[in-house]
Amino acid sequence: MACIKCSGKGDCNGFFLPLNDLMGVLSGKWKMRLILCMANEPKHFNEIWKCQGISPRILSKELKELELNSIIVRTEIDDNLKSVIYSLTEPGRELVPVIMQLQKWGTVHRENILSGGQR
Amino acid sequence: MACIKCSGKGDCNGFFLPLNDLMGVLSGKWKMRLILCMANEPKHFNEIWKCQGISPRILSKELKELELNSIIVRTEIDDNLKSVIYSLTEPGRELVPVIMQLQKWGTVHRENILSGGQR
DNA sequence: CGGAATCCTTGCGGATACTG
DNA sequence: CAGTATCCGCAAGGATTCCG
Repeated sequence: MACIKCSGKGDCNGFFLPLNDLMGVLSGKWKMRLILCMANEPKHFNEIWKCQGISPRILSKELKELELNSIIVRTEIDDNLKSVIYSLTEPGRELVPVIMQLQKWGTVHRENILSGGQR
Repeated sequence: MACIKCSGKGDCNGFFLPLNDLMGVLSGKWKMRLILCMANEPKHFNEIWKCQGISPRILSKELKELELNSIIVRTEIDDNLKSVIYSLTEPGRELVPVIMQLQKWGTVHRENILSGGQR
């Protein structure tokens, strides 16, 4: 609990490093959505794409980043017609309940809260 | 559980709206850190500033946004010398355990995972 | 179907200096 | 101490077109 109690020597950075990492993994506008989207079942590229209103370039990029960080796995289904499936890894699956808690926070607080806010 | 099961009509957006809201609240590089930083006790502007390596302009902006969304409260302490204290609201406090779970995920998975990644 | 290539914009985040 | 004022660069995100 380093920095939570720190009164400011400027060196509580180590405490936040894991959080930084996590934020790197979940960076961008779509990653959490994508993870939730695959929570129950693997999905095809096109399935995700149609569902989310995301441009193919971005979707491709985000998926690749998630794959690099071992959150998802890309599997080519080889039956003449080109087909790819994305599914969560174990670390990815562990992220699901947390993200759903965040989402739940949104459902509980947002209407009351944003009333005084932007967007 | 709309979109988790959706196979792509393009209309699972409503399901993600609370998550969007949450992401708005926590947007930016520093908000989660700031929330954790105030988790145990209220903090002065300068306390946070010295501790985090953030520029005063950004810190001011982020704090203002958090305040707008009722995550924190700004209190002026009026005793001749100018002093301000930031503390979490109830909705803000509810965010703490979730953020700490995210951080925990980071501590558990990051070393093994980023080894194949960037940054 | 599952992307890659190209181009373009905006706004976020940072550095620095100044102020009541 | 607790901020504002300016200025700036870069990269994230998007639109669109093309490809095997």
